[in-house]
Amino acid sequence: MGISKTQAFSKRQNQIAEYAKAFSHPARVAIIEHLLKKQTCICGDLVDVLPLSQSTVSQHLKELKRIGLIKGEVAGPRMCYCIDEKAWKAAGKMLNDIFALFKGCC
Amino acid sequence: MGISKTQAFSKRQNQIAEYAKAFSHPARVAIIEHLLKKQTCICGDLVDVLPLSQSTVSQHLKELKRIGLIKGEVAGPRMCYCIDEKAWKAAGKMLNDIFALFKGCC
DNA sequence: AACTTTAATCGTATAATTACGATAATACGA
DNA sequence: TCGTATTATCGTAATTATACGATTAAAGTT
Repeated sequence: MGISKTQAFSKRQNQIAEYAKAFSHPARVAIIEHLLKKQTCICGDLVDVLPLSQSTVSQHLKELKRIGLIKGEVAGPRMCYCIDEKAWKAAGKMLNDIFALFKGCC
Repeated sequence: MGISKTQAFSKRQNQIAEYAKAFSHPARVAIIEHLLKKQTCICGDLVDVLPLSQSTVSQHLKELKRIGLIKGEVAGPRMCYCIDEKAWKAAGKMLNDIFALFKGCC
């Protein structure tokens, strides 16, 4: 999408942007919501639930894993995904802190 | 970025994704943080603070306005931007609700 | 009226995102 | 061992995102 001048911004600002990116696509929101509800699930479960192909679901999972919000562990031929507690809480705190800063407008 | 099957997801999921998109670029995080700190500012202030050109800053402002998180009103030749309280609180609640759903992992 | 200031928009180049089918890789079961 | 199930990866097409310079538009100033 054209070069993004990430190095010109603070680590914190980039980290917030990364976490926000996890939620910036409805499919990833759906994946996260499913994980929240079921605690854990495999890729195939998501393929059944989402209106997307298996490869596309796998791609979204890869992105969420890259961001760090979820983690996956092998379970035979399956892949068991779940939310990464530490990153989840860090993301929640970062975003919550921002929203708490609002002190009225003009 | 390739067609996004937004119509296949719920209104709520799409709304969350939209709000998250506002924070998904460090420049927009910086703009929001500046608005939170200064309450209100004009485009030129942001151009001074951010390591981006005027046209790029304007483009990010347009995106934030499209999402609804900020609003701008004309003040002579200037444009006075500030956070939209209603949308801000709605976004905060939506994201906070998600983060509160976490009940442990595998 | 001409000039300055300010910000939006246009045009464009580059790069990332989204999506899918096809294929490869892995582990388990028969 | 051979097949099945499951998921990751590859290759590719279409679309969106990011960034900038140049131009336009609008309002105020001299």
